[in-house]
Amino acid sequence: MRSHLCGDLRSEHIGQSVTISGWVHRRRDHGGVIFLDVRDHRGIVQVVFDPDTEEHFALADQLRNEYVVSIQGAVRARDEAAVNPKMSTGEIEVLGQSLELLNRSKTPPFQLDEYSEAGEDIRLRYRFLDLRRPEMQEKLRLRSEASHLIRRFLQQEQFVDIETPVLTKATPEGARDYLVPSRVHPGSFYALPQSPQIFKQLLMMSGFDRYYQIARCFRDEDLRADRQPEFTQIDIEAAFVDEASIMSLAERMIKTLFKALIDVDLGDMPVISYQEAMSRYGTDRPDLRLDLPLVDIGDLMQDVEFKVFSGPANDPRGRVAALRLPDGQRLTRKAIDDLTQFVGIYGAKGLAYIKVNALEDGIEGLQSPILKFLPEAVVFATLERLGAGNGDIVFFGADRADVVNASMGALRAKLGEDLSLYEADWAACWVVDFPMFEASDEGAKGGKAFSAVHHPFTHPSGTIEEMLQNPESALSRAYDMVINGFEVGGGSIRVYQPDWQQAIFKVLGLSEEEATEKFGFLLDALALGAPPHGGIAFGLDRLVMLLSGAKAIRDVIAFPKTQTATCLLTAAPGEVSPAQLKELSIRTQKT
RNA sequence: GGACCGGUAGUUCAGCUGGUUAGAAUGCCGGCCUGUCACGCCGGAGGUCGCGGGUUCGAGUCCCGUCCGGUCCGCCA
Repeated sequence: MRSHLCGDLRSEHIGQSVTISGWVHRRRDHGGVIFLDVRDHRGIVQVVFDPDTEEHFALADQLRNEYVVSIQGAVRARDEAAVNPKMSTGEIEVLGQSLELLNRSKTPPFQLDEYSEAGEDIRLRYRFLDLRRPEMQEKLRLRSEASHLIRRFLQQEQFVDIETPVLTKATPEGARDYLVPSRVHPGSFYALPQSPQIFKQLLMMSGFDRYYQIARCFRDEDLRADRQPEFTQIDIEAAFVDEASIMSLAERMIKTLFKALIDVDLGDMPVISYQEAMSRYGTDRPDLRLDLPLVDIGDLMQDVEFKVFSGPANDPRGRVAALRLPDGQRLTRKAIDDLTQFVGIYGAKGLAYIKVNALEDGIEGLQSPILKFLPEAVVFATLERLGAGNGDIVFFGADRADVVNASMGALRAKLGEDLSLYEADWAACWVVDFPMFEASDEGAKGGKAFSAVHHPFTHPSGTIEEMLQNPESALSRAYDMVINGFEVGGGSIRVYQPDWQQAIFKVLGLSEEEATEKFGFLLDALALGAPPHGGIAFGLDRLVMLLSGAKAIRDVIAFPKTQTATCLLTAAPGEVSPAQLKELSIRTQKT
C-alpha cells in the first residue's frame, strides 16, 4: 500500500517511483495543475497532478480535505524558485501518476491546519480529529518516548515491572475513591486505586527488592488544569534503601529524561526543607526560577499601632511577610487593584504596598496608603531588611500564616509569570522534612484529630515516643521533587515495623479494631519480616506536560476528561439499563 | 460547595448606552485559472444569537434561573 512515508521523502529519493498513503492536508487547484499536500504521521509532502494523467487528474480535482488517498508517483526536484524552505520535504515533490481514493471525508468540524484554533470542547468532542494535528501527535509521541526511556532506565537499574490490581479495596483516608459495584457480592464495592501504594510495599515484603510500574491511578476529586481523575504514575519502590538512595536514583532518572528528550540539563537539585520553602516562598512547591523571596517582618511590626500588622505579628499562628518587586513602580493603580483582588482569592483581606520613589527624600519619597499608620523608623527598617531601592514596590501580607503563605506565595508566582521575571528556564529542587501530621479541622471525639500529610505509611523521623508525645512537631521522612513550581514526584521511606505502624494509626485516631479491619493484612506483613523500604512516584502526565510545554495536562492525554469529569467523545459517564443495575443490586433514587 | 471568564454562521470572533434585513475572517458549494504552498480572482449558500422564563412597544444586548466549556478557591493522604 505504500513504499515511503510522506514526511520522509528527501532529495535522495529523486528519480524513484514511490507510493505514499495519507490524508489530503490541503488542495491547491490551479485549473491546469493541482497541488495536493498529503499528510501522514511523518509529515507532509507536495504531490502534483497535471492533465497528462487525465483520469487521475479528474479524480484529484474531486479530492477534499481529509480524504484518504494512496498515490503512486515519481519523486522529482523542485525548481529552485519553487523550493519551500518551511517544509522538511520542501526541496522535492511527487509527480502523481496514479491516484486511489481510499476513503472520503465529510467537511471536518474544524480545520486541522496549524493556523486555526478550535475551542477545547469541539476538539474533545472530535478528539480523533484533533489528534491528527501534528502538534498533538508530537506531544503523544513525546509521551511514548518518555515512558520508554523510563522503562529502559529502571530495567537497567534492576527494577522489576509488576502489575498491581485495578479492582481493589477502598482506602479510608485520602482522596475520594471511584467505586465499582460487585455483582457476586451484593452491596459490596471494589475501589479503583488512588495509587498502588500498599501493593508495592507488600512486594518489598515479598522480596522483589526493586519494583516499578507505570500505573493508572484514580481519584474522584475536582479537576484542575494539571489534574485529571485518572492519571498515570511512575511508581517506584525499593528495599534496603534510605532517602539518599531513592532521591539520587529519582534525580538521575529525571535528569536523563530531560536531557534525552529536550536537551535540558537540570543541574544539581537543591534540597529545601518544608519550613524554608513555606517561609521563603509560601508554598511547599516553590518555583525556583524566580528569586522574589518572602521576608518575615513580624518582629518589626509587633509594637505598631496598625492592628492589621501588629495583630498577626503577635499571634503565634499569624505571619507578617513582605515581598519586594524590583522595578515595581511600573505597576499601575489598576494593576495593583487587580493584584489585591487576586490575593483575595486566597483569603487575604487586602494587599498593602509601599512604592519607593526616592529613598533620598525620606518619608516624602515613599508612596503608600499605610504610611500614616506606621512609625517612620519601622518603615525604613522594613525597607532596609528587604533591600528596597528606588523604583521598587514592596507588598505586604499580614494574616493567619496559612493565608499569608497562600496569598503571598501565589502573588510571587503571579508576578513572576506576568512580568516574566524568570532567571532560568528550568529549576528543579527537592522539598524534605515535611510535617508528619496536620491537625484536622474537627476533632472526632473531642480531642485533637490528625491526618497524615503524606500518607499513613510514611516513616516519621525521631522516635515513637517523641511522635506520640508531640504529633504536631513530628517530621516525616518524605521528599517531593518540584520542577518549575509543579510537584512532579513525591515519596518517602516507609514504616516497616508493626509498632511504628500501630503508633501512627493511633495518632490518626484509628482504633486497633479499625486498624486491623482495614490494614490487618499490612500489619501481618510487617510482622513477618518486612525489610526497610521506600520509594517514590512521579506524575507522568505532569512530566510530559512540562517536557512538551503544554499548558494543560489534557494536552498530553489522548482522551482526557472535561472539568466536570465527562468525556465529550463517548459521553461518559452514561446511564445504564435497569437490568444492569438490578444485576448489581443497585437501586437508584428518584428525586 | 464557591468565585470569575466564555457560549452569536461549520470554525474563530465582532456586534457600543436595548431600536431597520445580526456582520467579518476562514471554511463550505459553484465558476475561472499550468507552479502554488494558509495560492489567487468572481459568485453563492450558510444563524433555534446555549436553553427556559421575565422586563419592555421592541432583547443577541437588561434581569432571574439553568445547562455546557474553561481558570481558580475549597478538595486532591
